[in-house]
This record gives sequence, structure tokens and C-alpha cells, in this order.
Amino acid sequence: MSPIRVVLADDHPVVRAGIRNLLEKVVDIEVVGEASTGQEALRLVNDVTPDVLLLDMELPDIKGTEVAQKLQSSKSPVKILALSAYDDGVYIRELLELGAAGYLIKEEAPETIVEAVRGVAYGEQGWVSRRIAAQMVSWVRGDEREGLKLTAREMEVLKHVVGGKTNQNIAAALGISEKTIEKYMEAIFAKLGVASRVEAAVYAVREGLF
Amino acid sequence: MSPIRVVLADDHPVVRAGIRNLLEKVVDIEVVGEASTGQEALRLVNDVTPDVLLLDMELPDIKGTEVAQKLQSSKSPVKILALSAYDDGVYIRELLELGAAGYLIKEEAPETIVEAVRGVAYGEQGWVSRRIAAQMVSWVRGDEREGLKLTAREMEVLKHVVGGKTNQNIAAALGISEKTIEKYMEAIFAKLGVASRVEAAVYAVREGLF
DNA sequence: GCACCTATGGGGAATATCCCCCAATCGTTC
DNA sequence: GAACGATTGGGGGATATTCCCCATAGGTGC
Repeated sequence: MSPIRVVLADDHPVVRAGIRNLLEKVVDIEVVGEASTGQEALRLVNDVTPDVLLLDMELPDIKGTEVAQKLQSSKSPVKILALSAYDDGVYIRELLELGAAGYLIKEEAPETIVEAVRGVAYGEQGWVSRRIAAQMVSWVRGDEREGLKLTAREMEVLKHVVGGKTNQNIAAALGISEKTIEKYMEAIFAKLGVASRVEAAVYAVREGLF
Repeated sequence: MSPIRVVLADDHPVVRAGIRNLLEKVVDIEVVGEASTGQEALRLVNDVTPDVLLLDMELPDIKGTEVAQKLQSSKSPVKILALSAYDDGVYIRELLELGAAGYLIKEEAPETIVEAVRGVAYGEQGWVSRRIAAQMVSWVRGDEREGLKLTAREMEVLKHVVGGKTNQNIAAALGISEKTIEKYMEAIFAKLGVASRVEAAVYAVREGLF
């Protein structure tokens, strides 16, 4: 059987080296490319058509979720195995909804990563870390607060809030009315369950939304 | 000559594996221990007395700066080489003031890490990444804002700000006038170099002040 | 002793924020 | 085609924030 072909995407050379070393210890996996940015990752996947893309969420240019989205819409057959330092709910939800085959956190034991790569390569879906699984339980278990998901526009506004912008600034930046920004603020507060822009910003930073 | 003995402290197994692999490729370096928490790192350094401690700043239990401080006050001869994903000024300053031998960012090329370990082991001081060096230039160059350090009271106020409290709330909580809180806010903004409570809160969360 | 920092407070005014009210358009979904 | 969500916008008003002005009292340092 031919080996599983893997592309690594992570902005830290050390992390890439670590994973590459890890995967190449086993005979049935071959690392066929490394990318340090989202753009590179997309290009590489197109060029070398790997079986699995090990995709870090914290890339400098494009967000991991966007990379996944682009691959999904381009009907790429690559299996995406997301890798993140954080177990933040928003990312996980988004990723899995975008059809990622799995989601691992970096605290994971090295052997688990090998297992996961092998698993998704052979078609397993929903390969997630134990801690992620625990978190997903809470979503299913009653507190399925639909509101958690911000719209694209709301996320954009929130990003500016975190950047310390005033409603006026944000309105100018987005080219829409300040009144509309106020509307978004209200929606954001309601969805995040907070009562002020400061709390919203703190929430966003803590959850690693940006 | 006996090899350089190194202890790795990082909460991500993958990162540890990567660095270990990297360092063990060269004959004059030996990894004699791995820690995933600050406590473990402290214990390991005492037990195996390595030459160099490669210390990640984002540990789950104790902050990297505290680990450095404890080692410093216990007169440990270990050379601390700080490792962080971020080039944030506060950490760097604190670390270097605590006598860390160097500060690397994870974006660093693998070979540089080997060089840095070797450098500090042989007594070099102030081994920093190029990007860090660039940042330090701005500190030296005139804008030597000593004010960066907040007073105890200011920290207390800032903590409440992060908690989403209004000036009125904070005044009530601290049993002082709202007007005084306003004064503290102005001082905090000036010292942190921000222009609003939102920015101050975001700064505090990002720097892990609480 | 005098300068300096920390902590405390008042007055006033220009903005900014937040929370209600109201509404239209466009796309998807049932 | 009707209902829903996403996006856009207006009006009005109660608070909150920020930035100036001013001040006093206590501690530390040289």
C-alpha cells in the first residue's frame, strides 16, 4: 500500500519539524510538503494533492477556517485535520461545520496525532481530541445556545471593537452608518451574553477569536 | 568536552518533540529532561541541574516570568533561554530584567535555536531573536517609557475594567469616588499607551496580566 | 527640607455608548 | 409565497466615558 501523503501547515518551523519527525517515524506516512502560511498551504494542496492536510489554526495570513472553506468550495478531496493550541469553541464549531475531518489540540500526545492522521486518511470523520470531545458534550447537552454564532459582519465589527475602535471609527471603516454599528453591537452583546463592548472584547480575546 | 545539558519546558508535546529532535541532531547538546508545567520545570532544574533551561512563556500553571524569578532567587546557575510565540514587550522586558540569558520567538529558524542554546551555555548574555532586537531598539531610542509599570491601585482598577465594570461600579467596589477612578483610568491609558478602556482591557488580557 | 510619587477628590464639557422605538431589502428555506 | 435571518438605516434619550482644569495629604529619597 502506498503511504499516506501529508502536508503540514504551521507558521512555527519548530512545530513543523516536530510533527514531521513524528510522522516520518512511521513507515506508512510521508510528509510531502510544508507551508508556513495559509496561501502556501492552499497552493501546496493543489500542487501535490496530499491525502491529509494538517492545518494549524493560527496562521499569519489567512485564518484556518478560511483555508478550510476555500478547499471545501474547490471540491478538494484532501482530508483536513485541524490543529490548534486552543480548545476554543467557536473555531471548532466552524471547522467541523466546514467539513474538517478532525480537530486536535497541540497538548495532544504525539502518538495520538499519528493515529489521527491515519484515521482521517482512511476515511474516519470527526476525529477529535478527548478534551474537544468533552467540550462538544456541553453543546449537545441542553445548553445548545444557538446564539453563540456571530454572523460574518458581526465578527468584523467585533474585530474592530477588540482593536479599540469607537462605533464611529468602525462605521467609517466599513463604510456604513454608525447607527448600524449600534445594531450590531446589540446583537453581539446578546449572542455573547455580555453587557458592554469591553466585555465583548475581553471575551473575544480570551476565546482567541482573533 | 561534555555535552551541553538542556531541559525543555513547554506544554505542547509536539513542540517539545520538535525541539528535542532538533537539539539531538547536534553532538554537543543533550536533552536531559522535559517538563510540561512550570512546577515540573522548577523541580527538574533542581534535580538534574542542566546548563540551559529552554523555557516556554505560555505554561499552564506558573507564568514563565515567575519560573525565571524563582530560579533567580534560588541562585540556580542554570541559563534561561526564554521561548515564546509572541514578541510582546512586557514579557521580554520582565524576562531580561530577571536575568534570562536570551529570548527567542518560535518563528525562529530551527538552526538559530541550536546556536542560541550553544551561545548561552558558553556564557553569552542577551541572545535574542532578530525581531526582538528590533523591538528593543525602540525602547532604547528615546521612548524609554518607565511608566509601563502600573501601581497596585491601578492594577486593581484595571482588573475591574477587564471584568466589564463601569467606572461607577469600580468606585463602589473600591469604596472611593468615581472621579478618582477616572483619574486612574487616565493614568492607566497613559502608561499602557492606549486610548480607551477597551484597549486597556484587551491589552491586559493579551499580556496575561490577570 | 523639598521634590516626587501615590492616592484621593471636585467641576465642567464634549463625545461615546447603550437601549429602546421604528423600518426596508435581499436571500434562503419550508 | 410566507417566514426567517442578515444587512442596512433613522430618532431619541439616559448614562458612561474621556479629557481638561483644579486641589490636599502622606510617604520616599537625596
